[in-house]
Amino acid sequence: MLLSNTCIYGLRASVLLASKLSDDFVTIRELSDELNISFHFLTKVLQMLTKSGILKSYKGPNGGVKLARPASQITFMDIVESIDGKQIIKECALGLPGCGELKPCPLHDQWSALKENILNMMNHISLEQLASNRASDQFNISMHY
Amino acid sequence: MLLSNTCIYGLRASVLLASKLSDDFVTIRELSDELNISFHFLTKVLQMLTKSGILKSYKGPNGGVKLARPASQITFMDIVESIDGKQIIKECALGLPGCGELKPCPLHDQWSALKENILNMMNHISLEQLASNRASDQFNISMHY
DNA sequence: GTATATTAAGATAAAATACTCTTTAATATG
DNA sequence: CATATTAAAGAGTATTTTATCTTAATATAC
Ligand code: FES
Ligand code: FES
Repeated sequence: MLLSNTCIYGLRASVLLASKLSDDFVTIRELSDELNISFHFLTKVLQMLTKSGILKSYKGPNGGVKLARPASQITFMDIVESIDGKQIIKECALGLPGCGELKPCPLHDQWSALKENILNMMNHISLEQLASNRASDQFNISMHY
Repeated sequence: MLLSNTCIYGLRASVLLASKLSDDFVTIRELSDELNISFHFLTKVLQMLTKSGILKSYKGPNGGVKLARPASQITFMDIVESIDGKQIIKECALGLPGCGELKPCPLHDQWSALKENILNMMNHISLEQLASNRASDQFNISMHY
């Protein structure tokens, strides 16, 4: 599994937020219901995104969370980085320290090429694109089947 | 992190075994020393590989473990599968059930292309190749720097 | 100001993963 | 047969990840 559960929840919630039409705050309860994720846990996850400036939050009635920037300006990588950390994709496939810096491992050539592609994908795909994929109605984002 | 620690230990030990010249059994102690992995833990990991038929083991003096088949006939994927399970690379990037079967998630198109490449690499690279990379002496496999 | 809605924060619990220690079984050697 | 060597198996511990529960803080509406 490339991404942690926590990170996946953050991504799913962000895509869902990006696909909302209005600019109102959305309650975490609404997100957790729609995504079928525990409300309390999702709250924790979204707190991370709020702290890292990807989301804005507002307390009280009509409060909730919303994207802090336009969905076109938030990348998949932004979210992965702020939850799973920067090095998730920089690591050696065999878990050795400092991939590529000193002696690379026997898998380095093959793995770093693949990593480059993954990195590239994460850096270039935005929440807007993901949301519009979703909107094409053949795509799913919740666990409701 | 794509692979579990356990799986990484299994891979490192297997590459090391593949790079041994003689066909004698190698003690797990020797492997754990060379790889700088806890002996007891490595024992557990290699038990999995023995059970799944990738390694042969032998108890008693001059005992140890060795590859059950020629290194050219053991793929990276063989080891990943027997430790981390088959579905590690078949999963949806957003953790949804049945990637691609029913409704794919918004990331499916991009992710499944990358997955295909990872799968391909794992299926085609053999322990022999990894061991010969290692033997070229610019490559590392242990944590000793 | 009081009640209500909502996120934030903290404390705890459960589950999964990683690691260690001890005992048992198999084999070899003398 | 007695002893030493080695992997297998089992039990136990530690750490991390995932999840839940409770309380606090902040904002709105009346
Ligand atoms: S050193 Fe192992 S993948 Fe780079
Ligand atoms: S359904 Fe999500 S990656 Fe395939």
